[in-house]
Amino acid sequence: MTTPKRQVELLEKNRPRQERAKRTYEAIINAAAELLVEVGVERISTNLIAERAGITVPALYRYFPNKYAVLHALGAVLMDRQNEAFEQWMESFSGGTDEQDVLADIYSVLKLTYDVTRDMPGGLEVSLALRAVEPLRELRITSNRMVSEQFAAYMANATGIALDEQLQLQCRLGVEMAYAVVENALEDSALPEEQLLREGARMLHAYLDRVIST
Amino acid sequence: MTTPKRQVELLEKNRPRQERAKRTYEAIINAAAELLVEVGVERISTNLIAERAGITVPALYRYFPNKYAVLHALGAVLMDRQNEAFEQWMESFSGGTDEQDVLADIYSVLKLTYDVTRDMPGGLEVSLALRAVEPLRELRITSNRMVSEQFAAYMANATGIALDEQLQLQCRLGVEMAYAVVENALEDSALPEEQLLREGARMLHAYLDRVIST
DNA sequence: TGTACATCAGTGAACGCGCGTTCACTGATGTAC
DNA sequence: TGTACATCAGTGAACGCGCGTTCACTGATGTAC
Repeated sequence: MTTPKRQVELLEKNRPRQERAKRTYEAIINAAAELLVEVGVERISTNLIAERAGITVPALYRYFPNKYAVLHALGAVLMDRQNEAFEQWMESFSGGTDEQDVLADIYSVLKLTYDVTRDMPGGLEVSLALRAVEPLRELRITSNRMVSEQFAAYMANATGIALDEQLQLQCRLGVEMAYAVVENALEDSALPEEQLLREGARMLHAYLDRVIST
Repeated sequence: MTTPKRQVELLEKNRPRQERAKRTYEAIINAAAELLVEVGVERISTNLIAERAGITVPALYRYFPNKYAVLHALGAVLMDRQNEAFEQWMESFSGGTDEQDVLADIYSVLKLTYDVTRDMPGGLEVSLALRAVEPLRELRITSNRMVSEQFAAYMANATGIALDEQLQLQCRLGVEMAYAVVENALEDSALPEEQLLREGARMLHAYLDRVIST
């Protein structure tokens, strides 16, 4: 009963080889990020992107087959940065049993992800587009799956809990909710973001406690 | 430093008065929901919607000034159903102090919201569009603000906690995360949705406990 | 109960515009000698 | 160290198409009498 999904080519065509080409490639990605903020995912087009990047349209087509591929590449940049931040965090995860330390650790990964997303041009808009645009969804889901598997493995190792499907699911939920908190803090600028992240950390911490003590 | 936002008219023009007109209006909303699933928010257009609804384009323009207004109306339908489900749930909220009862209650509101969203054509896609399409964002935020204020008032009343900004924020986070869990369960069909909702309920329950006991 | 007619609902045709995409081409880069 | 030239990078022009939007118009509805 799955809807027959429109197949969209997301693979990039020629990779940039020369210096000039790399600058062009970067300009395309940056232009796409800017336009995602300015005109939105419903209005962005290869024409607009090329114009903003200061190149002609066929130059864009040299590297990308269509606008989805551009957004895909842009999304990959964000995912990479977020994942890198997460991996860095996991390495330095205190692993201590002190309640306050764990809470602070969780807060810091939220804050880190928040900063990374906020500081990348169009970070929020890219995040949302990765959810709302079907051909891009897979990228996000795959990435989150990977991250949560890593996290589950770590948790199993650190606590001695069995690395079963339940733990996988719980860690996946934790990761998804972490991103949800971050997106939420960015979505409504009327909200006090620091406090929201702090409360988000409390929620995840409270959950983690239950997961461990079951 | 806020980006100068494109102003889009979202108000409907003529309201349908006659019977025939009401059917047309409904057909437009339904067509938009179908197309949101089939072609996505980046591809949907007034032309496509009119064609699918079995009317000509000017007939659509009789009721809506542009496609955002159609999506806005569609979004309002979803928000209304979700809010109604939530209000219904709050009335029957046991309010008991028994741990298991509260957990079951939280699960049931997640399940209720999940069902409502899944059963509405394009429910997930509408939810995501309300986040990703800037002119529609306000609808979602306003709705969630309202719901969480209601919830905060209820909580203050039921527990004796002061109805201050902190509680408001905590309830807001709770509501946002509840929707995030529901969307997550719908987003990745590979996930076991029942179990995910159950874990989501546990997370919210664990958080609620901490909020109350502080 | 019948019907005239004011109002409401929907159409057909037309518009200019930006979209995605491709082509044969020119110009730039960098390296082999 | 200089340069010829193969390859890479980007352009200008063109295309057909679907987009949003408006117009003067015809047809349908329902109610006042």
